[in-house]
Amino acid sequence: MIQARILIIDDNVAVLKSLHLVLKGAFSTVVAVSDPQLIPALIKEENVDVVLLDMNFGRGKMDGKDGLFWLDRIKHRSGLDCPPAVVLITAFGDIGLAVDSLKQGGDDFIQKPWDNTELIQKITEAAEKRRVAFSQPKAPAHPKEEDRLPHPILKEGETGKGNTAHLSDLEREHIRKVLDECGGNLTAASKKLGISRTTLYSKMKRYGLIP
Amino acid sequence: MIQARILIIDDNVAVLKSLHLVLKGAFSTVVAVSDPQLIPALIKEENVDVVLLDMNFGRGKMDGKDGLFWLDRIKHRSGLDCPPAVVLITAFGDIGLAVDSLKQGGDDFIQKPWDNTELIQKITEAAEKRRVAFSQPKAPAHPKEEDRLPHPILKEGETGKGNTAHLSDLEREHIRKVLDECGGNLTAASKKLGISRTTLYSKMKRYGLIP
DNA sequence: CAAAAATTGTTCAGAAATTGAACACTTTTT
DNA sequence: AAAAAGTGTTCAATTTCTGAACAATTTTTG
Repeated sequence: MIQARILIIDDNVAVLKSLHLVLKGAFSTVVAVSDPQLIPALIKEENVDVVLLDMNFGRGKMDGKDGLFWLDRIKHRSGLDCPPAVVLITAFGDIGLAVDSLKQGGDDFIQKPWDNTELIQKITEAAEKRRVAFSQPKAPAHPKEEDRLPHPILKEGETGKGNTAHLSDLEREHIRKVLDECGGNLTAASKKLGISRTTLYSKMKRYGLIP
Repeated sequence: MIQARILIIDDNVAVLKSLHLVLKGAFSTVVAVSDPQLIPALIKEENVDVVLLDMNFGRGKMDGKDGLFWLDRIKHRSGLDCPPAVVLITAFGDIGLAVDSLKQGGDDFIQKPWDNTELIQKITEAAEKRRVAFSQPKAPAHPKEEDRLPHPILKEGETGKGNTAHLSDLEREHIRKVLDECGGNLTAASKKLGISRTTLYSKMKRYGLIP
């Protein structure tokens, strides 16, 4: 059991629960919250070592802006002398997003579906890094106040869908990204994607990407 | 013309020339070398601002170890007080490689095929970052608004126009990754990918992934 | 503003890819 | 050593991809 205080932020309750289950077996204090708005208060009051932060919150937006926003809040606008380490987690392999995250102060980056061993290792490293950076002695004395997992709307039937790395998922995400890059220009996007415009169109229909 | 000394390292001469052609139009000094062994001597003698470093040297190896090796040489074992900024460049979106690169001191990460505007911008940023970090006298003089460092957050319409990977490239890379994860087990890999084993097999043939 | 150029939404038929099933082997587990 | 799982391959039905075409927008440009 590693002495560290972890805060998990993910609006998908199934994923949140899954992450919590994994981490509470490895770290002394693990708090899981689905509402990122609570981040500032929590890190101010709980001396969090590591925040595990999902990059994509609701509304179907998958561009990671939310994650970068909250990363900035934690790292640069928290008012803390020792802001927590932040490990970001996201569903699809957007390399630009990963690079931007780290350049803006993120400490590590994990993709779904995650490997539990790797997850624990990366969070441990992040906690250690923070301790070294701020020369903290050892575990913060705070008594255990653990398992404050608020189960707002927990549906057992919902399995963690985030663990799918199907080719079609990758395809859909990439198409969505390229469409965005092209400002919605199908002709340009199809060229970038290396497929015909007709095919792009039918894929968009299939994936529900028609605006 | 931006005052900065750029060193390009790429063993693919065609790519090297292409990069050189693009950058020499934007930076005052651009040196292109195909042999990474020359890196230590060059950065010692030439006061290089930015090294643009390919991650994959020869031998068909695509794991980026060479890039990380030379990154370490430049950043931690050069004996310089002010090591150059390092921008890494690689063929396909291995997010783990990108993350490792930045965690080990890389300043930015670019994928092929690159977008020239983005390339120049990122190298400019890296040069700027190095100047700021080491308080060098040479004031960069900011010729244009476009060359300024972007605001950390909320750079709205700017993020990555260069992520132009064809769908088939993405597919091939993902298949390769999943195959690796599955230890070469086609049946398992096909399930993870969400395609039939037959299809996976034919794709492997098409992409030259048959071991 | 209006002409020119580009893009869109759609259809069509041929080419190409995907699929599950089947089968004889080979490899791995138990 | 038997049982289970995986491999390489083929086959025919189904689905998807493709370039071409075309009228109706929308965007660019002079």
